[in-house]
Amino acid sequence: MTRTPLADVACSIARATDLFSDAWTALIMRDVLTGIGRFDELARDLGISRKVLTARLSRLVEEGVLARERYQERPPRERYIATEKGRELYPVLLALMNWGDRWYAGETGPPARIHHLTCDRDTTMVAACAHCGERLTADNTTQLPGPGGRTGPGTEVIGPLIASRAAQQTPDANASNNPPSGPRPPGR
Amino acid sequence: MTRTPLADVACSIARATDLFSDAWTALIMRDVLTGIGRFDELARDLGISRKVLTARLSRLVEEGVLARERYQERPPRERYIATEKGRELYPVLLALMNWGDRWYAGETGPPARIHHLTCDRDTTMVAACAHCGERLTADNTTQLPGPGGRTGPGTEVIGPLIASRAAQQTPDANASNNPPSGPRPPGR
DNA sequence: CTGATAAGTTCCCTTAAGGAACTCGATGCG
DNA sequence: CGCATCGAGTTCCTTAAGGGAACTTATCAG
Repeated sequence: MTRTPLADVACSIARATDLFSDAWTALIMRDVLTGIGRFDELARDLGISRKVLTARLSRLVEEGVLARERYQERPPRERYIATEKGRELYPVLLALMNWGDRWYAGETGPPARIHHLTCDRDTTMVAACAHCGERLTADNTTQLPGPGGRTGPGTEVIGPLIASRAAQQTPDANASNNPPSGPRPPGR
Repeated sequence: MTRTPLADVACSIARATDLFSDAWTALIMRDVLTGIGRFDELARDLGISRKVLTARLSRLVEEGVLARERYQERPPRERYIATEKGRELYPVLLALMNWGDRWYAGETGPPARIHHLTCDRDTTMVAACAHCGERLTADNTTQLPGPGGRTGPGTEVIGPLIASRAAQQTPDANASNNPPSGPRPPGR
């Protein structure tokens, strides 16, 4: 099938989906972050083909999203746990869950709820601005080129488009307000 | 290939990924929400097979995520625009983008940045608790069963697991704090 | 010794993704 | 008037990824 590789596209969504967009990958992460880490449990919970599960788990370990850990020596037993990189996928899952709850829960209501231990309430995720805390929506934000942007496969049209937006801003409007991002690990 | 259908699983992540987990679907939504709506533009920007693009767009229109709109009569020309349901996928894209920025941006930095028009700053998304505004992480939250929860394919193991957690809470700990969710549209 | 459990592998078959060419209606242009 | 062009798909062929089910290997319980 030679699926188009997306890891090299100059777009973080493309890079993230290249690994993550697989339906199984999302559900595997859901399970692992919820505490289901054994191969057989995952296979049984998801009803996934064992062959595909093997492939997904290998990929996730290669990418450093999961780690394979021996949790018992005799008999030797392994389990998969999320690394920091894996745990940071949680907002993606929360965002997906929220959307699914809102548009597909139907009459019976959502299948699960999230309990925030810190404030001891059932809650939902809000996409908040890291600066002002207000809600971020497609309407109150715009996309501008970043330092790693370029035009190429996957950004053939969108690259020039957002570049033209930047040109319409006052020249150094953003000279001194970089986005607050955590320490960035070395990319691959 | 008979891909396992995930729409019927009692899990909002499964339901959401069933539609959304396709890599192309995410990138199509990125483009449409950024203002790229024409068939040829999408095909060219993404480098996607036109056949697959047709299939994805049809699916997205069927699901009510996109709408096909005639933007010019003579000659007749159509374009795709996001519905409310589609615009609400934005947090999912932001979460994916964030994660991709953090783990795959490398030396050159992220390919794009998000400008928050309301506070006029470049920003990133934070997954915030709808109640207290604090950051939600895999570590400070727990999953509990919701009204629509059940054990079945896709939740064979995880269903009973989170149900057992609920049993360990004080009986009516959450009797009066339902999650704040917007008006829920009728499911399908 | 038999059976069960965990964690994968192997094999075959179907189907979806890629790629490239082709269609079809409506202009635009010389 | 005739030809090229553009937008928006459709068709055809090949390849490879997913599903299903059986098989393997290692370890322990009874």
